[in-house]
Amino acid sequence: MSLSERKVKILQAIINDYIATAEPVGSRTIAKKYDFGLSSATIRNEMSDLEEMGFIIQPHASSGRIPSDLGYRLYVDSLMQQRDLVENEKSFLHGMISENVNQIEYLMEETAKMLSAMTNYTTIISEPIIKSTRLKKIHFMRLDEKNVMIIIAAEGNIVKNHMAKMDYLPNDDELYSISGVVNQCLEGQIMESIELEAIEKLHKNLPGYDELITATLKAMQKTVKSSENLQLHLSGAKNILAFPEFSDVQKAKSLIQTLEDKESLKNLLTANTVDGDEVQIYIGNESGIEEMKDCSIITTSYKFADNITGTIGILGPTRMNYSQVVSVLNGMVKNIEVVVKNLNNQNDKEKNDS
Amino acid sequence: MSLSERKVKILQAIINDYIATAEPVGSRTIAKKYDFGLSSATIRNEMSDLEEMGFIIQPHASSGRIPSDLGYRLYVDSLMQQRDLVENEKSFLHGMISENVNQIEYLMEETAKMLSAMTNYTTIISEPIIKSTRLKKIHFMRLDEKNVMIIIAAEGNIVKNHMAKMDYLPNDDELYSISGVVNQCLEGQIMESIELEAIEKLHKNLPGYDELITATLKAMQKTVKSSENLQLHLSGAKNILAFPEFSDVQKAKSLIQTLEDKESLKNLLTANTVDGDEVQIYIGNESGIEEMKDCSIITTSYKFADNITGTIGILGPTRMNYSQVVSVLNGMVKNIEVVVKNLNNQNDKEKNDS
DNA sequence: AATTAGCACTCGAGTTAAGTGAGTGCTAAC
DNA sequence: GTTAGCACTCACTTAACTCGAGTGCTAATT
Repeated sequence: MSLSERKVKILQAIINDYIATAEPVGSRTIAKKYDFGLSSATIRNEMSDLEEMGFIIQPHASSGRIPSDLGYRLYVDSLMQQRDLVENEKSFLHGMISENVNQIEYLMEETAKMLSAMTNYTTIISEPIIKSTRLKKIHFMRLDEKNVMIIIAAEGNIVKNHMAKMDYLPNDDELYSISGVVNQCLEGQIMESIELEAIEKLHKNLPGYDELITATLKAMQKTVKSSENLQLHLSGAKNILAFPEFSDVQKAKSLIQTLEDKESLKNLLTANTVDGDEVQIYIGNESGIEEMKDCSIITTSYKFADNITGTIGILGPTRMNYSQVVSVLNGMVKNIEVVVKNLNNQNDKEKNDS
Repeated sequence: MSLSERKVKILQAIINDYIATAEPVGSRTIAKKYDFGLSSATIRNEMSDLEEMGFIIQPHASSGRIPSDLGYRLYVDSLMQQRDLVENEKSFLHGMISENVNQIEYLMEETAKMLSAMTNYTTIISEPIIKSTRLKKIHFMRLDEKNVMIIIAAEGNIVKNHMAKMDYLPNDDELYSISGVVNQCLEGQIMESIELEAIEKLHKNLPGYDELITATLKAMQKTVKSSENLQLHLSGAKNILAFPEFSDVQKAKSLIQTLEDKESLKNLLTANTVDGDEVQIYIGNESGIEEMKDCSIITTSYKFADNITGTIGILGPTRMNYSQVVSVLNGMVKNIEVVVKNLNNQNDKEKNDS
């Protein structure tokens, strides 16, 4: 059986209607609402075919049809038309740029909130992962006789602190000159794989400071590790509960549990980053997470700097408004890049303000 | 009508039973389960009195009674017996110390998870608030021609970073000597209220660096501000949904919403810190949050260092196991203090390990 | 005077049965 | 190939009914 143009149109009508109403849609509804010039009986026959082909499903014998995962898949792959941002959304997004978000966590938190507000779905953002990025600078800050804070700046101006305890800690001036040597030896090294040569050089140039050197190398590793152990920002969990598909308490509970658990979400989000900057759509079971079989998640990655990227995901019921989410998501990614640029080069703007 | 000893015993029995079963408890149940040597009719009379006094409530005319907020209040204030940690809980808590949690956020996250696991309720932890604490040390880390990271260490070895953009930025060596002057002028100043005198001294000793000085002072303020804008760690939201009192979707949804909103929770948690280190219990409506009228929350504050404290809250249904939570919470607070001590003075231990 | 047994009564929860209506599949006619 | 017509299905709603846990009251008992 071939997928005639008429069938495709009917399928699209079914999906549109179901996205809007969340009710199984029947042949009569289609015949009346959409102007195909066909009777309900004909539509019925076509729907029967579409069901046989697996694009739609009948929840029970005497009800209308709902799209299957496969139906949605066809929809997002070839039926869905690109949709521009409406004025409302544009101004929403624009409003964000002006706010001075000067810490990554805040930026993430705000972005998540904004996306939930715009889409009415649930937003999940992973903080940027540092990968194969190079060391820019190290400082040592002496806190007391034993404790030193090792401050590590990576490319992209990502800065992380690590506390370390030493048996013996040099004074401030000495630490400063040590940091000079360390920087000279390690600058430009890839964080997670420091060349042996560099380490040897370090030991040679700083005899007697083995303890500090070890702590420093460990801190560099931890910087990468801790970003792998990535933080998720969740926002708008309540939104998804508002959809009728989750009025069943049991379902709602297990979904909340899955969201809270974070482990499986992480995998899903990080799977994306490999595939470049395209939007990824996981429909229903495609996510591979049992509890999310009635949900779809649309993900995309954003770039903070070279080798420093994170992922944004928007989670909704399978009948979510794919085209809206895709366009909002694309808009937001552009937006983040603008904000980051501003963050690193803000003085032009500040001059104009004053 | 006076609260005879017998009435108190019956009330206690009602509360115990209701905590265990979540079902309204009737006179016959009490007569059979507890050995008062009284018939159900007598208990019935007493229960009628207790209801009149406001300690118990009849959800509907022909059902058993459930404790009112007032009943729980009496219970926690005078009936509840202190309960020691059981072996299980002790080992649970002890397991935490050995894990090397070397960042505040992780410690909070882990603590929250652990408390949820131990109690089966929902845990809310606020990160420590820095208040009236003094500056310990400032570093400047030059990132490029325009960007500098201002690194601020407060007492208690809390360290925060702030990025700033300058029109002109001195080189590393110059920045180092500037930081020496800044430290000399500002060390020991209370973060949120720097003496004018100190600021003047700063300007006098560092002529021509007004831009950097302004940025530094701003960063100090932000350090305090950002901790006021406190982060909440939530864990075990799913737990509370598991209780039958939240099998109503509507209730569950609005509670999740309240938890996610965080604003009202913040107020509740911070209200506590004023009252010293006692455990606070808010029963039902006492929290002042409409959506939490069927919940109780038990809070206590923990100490990170002088003037650096945070709050832990455990949220459950009003019929939660108050005595368990109180003892677990107390144990955990002690535990955190041990971990923090270890964190600041760990080398003894590490020596033993190696 | 306090306690208890007995009994009528209440009311939520669960069960059953009938009715409703949206929707289908099939067949015969167009 | 399309459509009208019709029997059939099945979730959902409503109402009536039953069940039982629990109460409140009264009269008898201790």
